[in-house]
Amino acid sequence: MQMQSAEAPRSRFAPPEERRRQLIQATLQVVAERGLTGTKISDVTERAGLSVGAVNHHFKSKEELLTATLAYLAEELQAQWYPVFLDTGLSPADRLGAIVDHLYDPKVCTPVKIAVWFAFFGDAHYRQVYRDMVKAFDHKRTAAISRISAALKQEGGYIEADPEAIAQSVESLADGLWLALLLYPERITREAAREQTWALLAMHFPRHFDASNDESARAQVPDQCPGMQ
Amino acid sequence: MQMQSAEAPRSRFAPPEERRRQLIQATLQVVAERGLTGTKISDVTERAGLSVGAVNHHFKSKEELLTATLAYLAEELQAQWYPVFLDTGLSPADRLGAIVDHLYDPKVCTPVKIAVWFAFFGDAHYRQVYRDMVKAFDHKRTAAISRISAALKQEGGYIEADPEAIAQSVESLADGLWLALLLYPERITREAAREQTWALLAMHFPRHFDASNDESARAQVPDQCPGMQ
Amino acid sequence: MQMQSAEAPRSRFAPPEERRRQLIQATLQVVAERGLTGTKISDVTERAGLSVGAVNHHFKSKEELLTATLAYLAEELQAQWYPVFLDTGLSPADRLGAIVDHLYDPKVCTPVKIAVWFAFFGDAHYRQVYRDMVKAFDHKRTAAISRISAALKQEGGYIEADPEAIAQSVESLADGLWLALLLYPERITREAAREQTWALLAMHFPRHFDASNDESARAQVPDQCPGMQ
Amino acid sequence: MQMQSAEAPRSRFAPPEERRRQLIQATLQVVAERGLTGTKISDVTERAGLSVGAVNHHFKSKEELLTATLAYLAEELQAQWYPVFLDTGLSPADRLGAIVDHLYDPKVCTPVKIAVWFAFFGDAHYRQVYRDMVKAFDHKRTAAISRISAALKQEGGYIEADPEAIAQSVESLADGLWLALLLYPERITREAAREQTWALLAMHFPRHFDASNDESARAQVPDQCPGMQ
DNA sequence: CATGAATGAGTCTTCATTCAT
DNA sequence: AATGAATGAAGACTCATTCAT
Repeated sequence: MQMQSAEAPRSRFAPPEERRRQLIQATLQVVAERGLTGTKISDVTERAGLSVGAVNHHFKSKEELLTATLAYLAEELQAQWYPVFLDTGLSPADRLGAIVDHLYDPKVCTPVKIAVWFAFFGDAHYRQVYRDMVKAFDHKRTAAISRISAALKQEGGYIEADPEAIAQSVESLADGLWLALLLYPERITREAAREQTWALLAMHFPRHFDASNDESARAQVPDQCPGMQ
Repeated sequence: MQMQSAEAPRSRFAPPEERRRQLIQATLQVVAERGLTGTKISDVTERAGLSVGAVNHHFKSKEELLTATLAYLAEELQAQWYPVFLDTGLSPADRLGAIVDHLYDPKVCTPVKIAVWFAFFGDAHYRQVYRDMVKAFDHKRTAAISRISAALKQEGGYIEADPEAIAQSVESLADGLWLALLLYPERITREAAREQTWALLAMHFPRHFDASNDESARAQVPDQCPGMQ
Repeated sequence: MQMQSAEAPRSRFAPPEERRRQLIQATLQVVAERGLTGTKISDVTERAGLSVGAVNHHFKSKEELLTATLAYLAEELQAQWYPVFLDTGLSPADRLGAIVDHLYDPKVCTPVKIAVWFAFFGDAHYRQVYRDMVKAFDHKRTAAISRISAALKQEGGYIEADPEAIAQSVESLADGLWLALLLYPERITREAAREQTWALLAMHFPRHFDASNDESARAQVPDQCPGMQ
Repeated sequence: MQMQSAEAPRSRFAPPEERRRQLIQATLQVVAERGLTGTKISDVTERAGLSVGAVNHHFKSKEELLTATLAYLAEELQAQWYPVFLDTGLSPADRLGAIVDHLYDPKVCTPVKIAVWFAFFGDAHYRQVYRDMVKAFDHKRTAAISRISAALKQEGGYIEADPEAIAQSVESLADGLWLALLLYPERITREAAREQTWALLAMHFPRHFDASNDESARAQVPDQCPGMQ
């Protein structure tokens, strides 16, 4: 009411981007706990330490906040593996292994983020939003895996499987394991999920991936691979 | 006044179970279209050709209707594969193949039902309801697959993989493929998903499952299989 | 469904009056517990062991059931004291004492009935219904007490008080004590309330009513009472 | 669009207490007219010139609004007489007279407020709420009257009555007269009720209270009264 | 007469959005 | 830019009443 100017500069005037970030982070937490349905604007702003007006200030609506949150997740995930794919210094097998590893990176594969992903996938509306959103770089990841698979196959992959199908399998297995991490967190760990995905790679590309799955074995792609089975 | 869905002609005194069934069927449709959030009692009753009061008459609340719907799905799915598991006339490989096939049976693997499953899984509350619900038979399916895998392994399965992990992989791959059917229905068919799951079986148990995946290959299994348990 | 006729004659075909009585009794119980607001038709019929349809069968509506219940209470209460008032064999003082005693008769002065009375008095609508209902024999009781008071006064009552005011006081004190019995049942008993009312009579008519209030003192009144017109 | 009750001009940011007061005042009016049952949130907010959301904004629910209204009445009533009781400048008789007078003060003894009191007393739920609410100061008033009665009795009160019983009688008579004011407003006035209560005091304490009841007689009490406590 | 499934108008409550400060 | 009181549309739930059996 008075002497406001005499106060220390508060975070009250943080840059807009900072506020958006704050709100998205709070949204992730709340959606994970309460689901899309149960998430109220007031829950989010309370968690972010802001006023209810903040959401409509920095986003046009709740819908936009949620869409921005979904975009944040999608971009973060893509940022994880896309650089790897572009890294020409790596062998195809290394790239494939790295992409898979990134799916289980502690940064993106957290209980909260998995919960939010499935919250969006469980909602018909945001499923469509997601489809539209990834239309641009759409299937890049699948294409990347498929491309690499083709390369590896030439170098001696598993029998008949076609690269497309292999990419689909790897991704779907990963999706299914994320769901398992969400539904039964006490019965499977992130690391175990990663290993199961590597096992699939090992079956498809026994010459490039070691079936033992252990961390040290990553990208330890034996070129002397004698053939097994 | 209301368009009496294309159901059997309703009589004023249909048995209670019939009404519940009607409402659950309508709920499946509406939830698939609108999501859990977007599903209004009035949507459901309108679709079922009943009055809004009907839901609170036959279920105590919307929450109970949704829980009953989830239970319906869970029971229907279990009814698909559990008899197969108990069928001692089948070889272990036949059983495993049949269980996988049932996951893609046109009766349970429909766009609507998949959408509803993920609607529930995407909601923190119903995830817990689901956990409590399946606590009893909980891991029956996983255990069943695991048990059969062990039997097959003795008969000459894939190297290092342990039965538990195989079961987990098969199920998670199937879950992930269901999600793919939901997210990208134009890029994968139910049949393709089934074949990919069979391909995983074939990699784990090359002696029992033919990698070619075709229908005719089903149950192409050694008949010397002694019976397991 | 069959052989109904072969059954023993059930109360199913009880006379209408019996059903009405059953329902009114049940209403008293339920209203006392739940209040007018909280009383549902289904509560009443359940308590009466009848079906929900019964109310609309024997009463036109819930409103009518409640009005009938109020009428029942009013008639029952009047039936308590009116005969006494007409009993010419009693002295005025005896009559007055008897009327007061009847207000505390265990038949009418029960926790349930007091609760129901105040439920009706607390409701603007039923207050009016009550006024209309008693319009006929309206102030009979007050008039009776007033009349008797006048007679006693002639015989040597308390100083200035006019009979009307005395009647009003006695009745209001009784009403207030009923309320005390309702609000603070642990702090006052029916008998104590009766004695307090007698104490008021004793103050107004010391020659006719013994201040000691004990039961034996009832009607310990001058027998020279000439008859009071 | 709505007729802004004849209150002070509202500003968008009235202090919260002001809004609560507005709503409670409106509730008193509506409950008096329609009863507890018949009172709709929309009735109250309309009368207060506010939106329907206002109730749930300033009170958590209708239940809380009603409880706050009951608390308002209880506090207002207590505020009437408690200062008198504490006023050591007054003689015991003056205090007793003043307390009784305050029960009939035009501020608290209005048709609306009496109706609301009995609406609450007629409801089983709010009876309990009231009991819990007044548990703290609970019997202060009764105790106060009782205490004063004892003091007066020492100075020469009426025969046998014990102070407790006198206090109970005075209060119950007042309660009963309030009910009479509610049920038969055309047959008794607030002033007449006050006089009848004074008459009771005069019978119990003839030396301190004048039976003539007139206003001028108030506090016509021995000044030799030393002060008690 | 008796039943209780079915109905749907009536209310309470929630909560995204607005906007004066 | 930030706030949060106020709004009111939307929707779940209640329950008196109806009526086919």
